[in-house]
Amino acid sequence: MKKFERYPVSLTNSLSGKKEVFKSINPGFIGMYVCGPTVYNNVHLGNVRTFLTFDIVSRYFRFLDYKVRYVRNITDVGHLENDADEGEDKIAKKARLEQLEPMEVVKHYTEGFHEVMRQFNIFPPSIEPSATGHIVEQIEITKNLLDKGLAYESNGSVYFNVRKYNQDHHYGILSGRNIEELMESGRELDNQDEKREKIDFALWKKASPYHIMRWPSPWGEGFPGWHLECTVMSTKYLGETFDIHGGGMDLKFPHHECEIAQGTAATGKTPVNYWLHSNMLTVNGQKMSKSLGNSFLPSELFAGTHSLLDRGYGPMAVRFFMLQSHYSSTLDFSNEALQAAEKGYKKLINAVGLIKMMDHSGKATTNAAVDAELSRLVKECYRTMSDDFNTAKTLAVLFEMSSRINDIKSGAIQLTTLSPETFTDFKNTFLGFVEQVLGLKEEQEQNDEILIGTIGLLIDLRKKAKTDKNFSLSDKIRDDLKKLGVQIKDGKDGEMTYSFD
RNA sequence: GGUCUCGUGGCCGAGUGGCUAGGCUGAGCUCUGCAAAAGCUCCUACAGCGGUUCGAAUCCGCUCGAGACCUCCA
Repeated sequence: MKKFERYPVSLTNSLSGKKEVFKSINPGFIGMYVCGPTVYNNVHLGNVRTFLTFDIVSRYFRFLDYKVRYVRNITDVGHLENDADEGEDKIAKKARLEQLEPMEVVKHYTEGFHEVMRQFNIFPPSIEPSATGHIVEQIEITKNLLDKGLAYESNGSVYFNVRKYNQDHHYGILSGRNIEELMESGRELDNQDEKREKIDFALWKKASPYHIMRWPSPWGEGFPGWHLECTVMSTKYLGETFDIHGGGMDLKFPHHECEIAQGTAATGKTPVNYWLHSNMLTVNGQKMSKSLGNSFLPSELFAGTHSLLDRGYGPMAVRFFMLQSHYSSTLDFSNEALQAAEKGYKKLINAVGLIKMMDHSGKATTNAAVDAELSRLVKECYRTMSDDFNTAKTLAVLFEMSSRINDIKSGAIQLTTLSPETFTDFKNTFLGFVEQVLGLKEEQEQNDEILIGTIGLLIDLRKKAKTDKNFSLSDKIRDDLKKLGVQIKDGKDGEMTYSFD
């Protein structure tokens, strides 16, 4: 029996607004698409939260023995700046401002994005396609929609006819909007607008003479519209109907709504079975966003250079911080919360170090109550994660487990009272959930032989000093090392361990 | 204005009809030469008002407050 059969996953499907039991199209396989970053600027912490959410999702599915194909795109063209720019896209605008080739901008920020993902221990997706690599497919789907009469050409641009689509389908199925209200609210059409209705959206945009990112098409030189790339790349790599589509809440409308419309119109099939949306990271209760000017760059966070921060925090502490809340809730970002998270993270990771050094001798006089309790905790990890990827609850269980690990270390629980099977299961589950599922690891792995040797030597000297009751020397070694960021921990029987702050 | 979400103890944050979330902070104790680490104990909350129910933080209604989307945004 596969793990995913034993611990079926429930998730909140934005399409129904309800928690549903997840069932993949092909048993044992999952296709997941997530809207990636627009690489015209540095990613900020809010962006990181979303990618972290889906990192957890893919990690957990894999942990449950699913084979996951995770596609996350790079948007390197196509998101329109605004209408005042006559449809100039973000990459092109940035390129002109910096006197760079568009692809130079793209390359630069893509590298930066990847670096940030590495720092947060967020796994790369299986496929990371880029919009510019799929221009041909985007033109094809536009032709397809024109042939079906669900799109129209206007002055070298092509728009999706929302009203027409809505005759046979439901535009607004995801965001709960109705088309009539959308027609009434919002911006008016101005007379030089090419759209027939203001809710229509661009599939292909004609390039103005100064627009530097452009491709030939049946409608003249231009570039693809806002939402098309995701439809094209998701269906190309995952099929016309696939399991999961993820992204930030703020993409729900119009982006994902348009994807559903385009995809459904083009293939006649429902593109996605489960939509997952992660909520926003907030600062003082307000959404962290570039346009509001309250965004934090990961580098500012690590270095502690942001004005709202007292000091820097490591990426793993931040990762832990984000995992303490559920992905569907907003999470408020503050100095105090970060400090608390850092301490909690250290406590947890300390237990990881401890249990790694523990082994069961194989001999046991089992205490049924203790044994059952540890088995319960093992199951609880799966149960909480399978309940809509509840990382907050899972962390609570892992903290209970770490208490038990400390009990074993202090002797409050004797390893011999546990059956070897229970202990092995407990150890593997604890380590598996902390490291593989939640992706938490020691902040910096110390592989420096000289450093480790030196600390070992100092510990030996301190032990000697203590045996000689030379406490001033033993305290000096401990305190001076502490100042350097090495924490000595005295155990029973004069044993000493250490950790890096 | 329209649509929607949320309001939990000193702080951060799960939960969602009856049973201790958890982390951080604070206080006390155990261990220790002293600390640190670890353990134990204590601090019992669900915006307000009304309703449903044997029973509600959890369901319903209203009020107040905060936020998101409706324009690019993870």
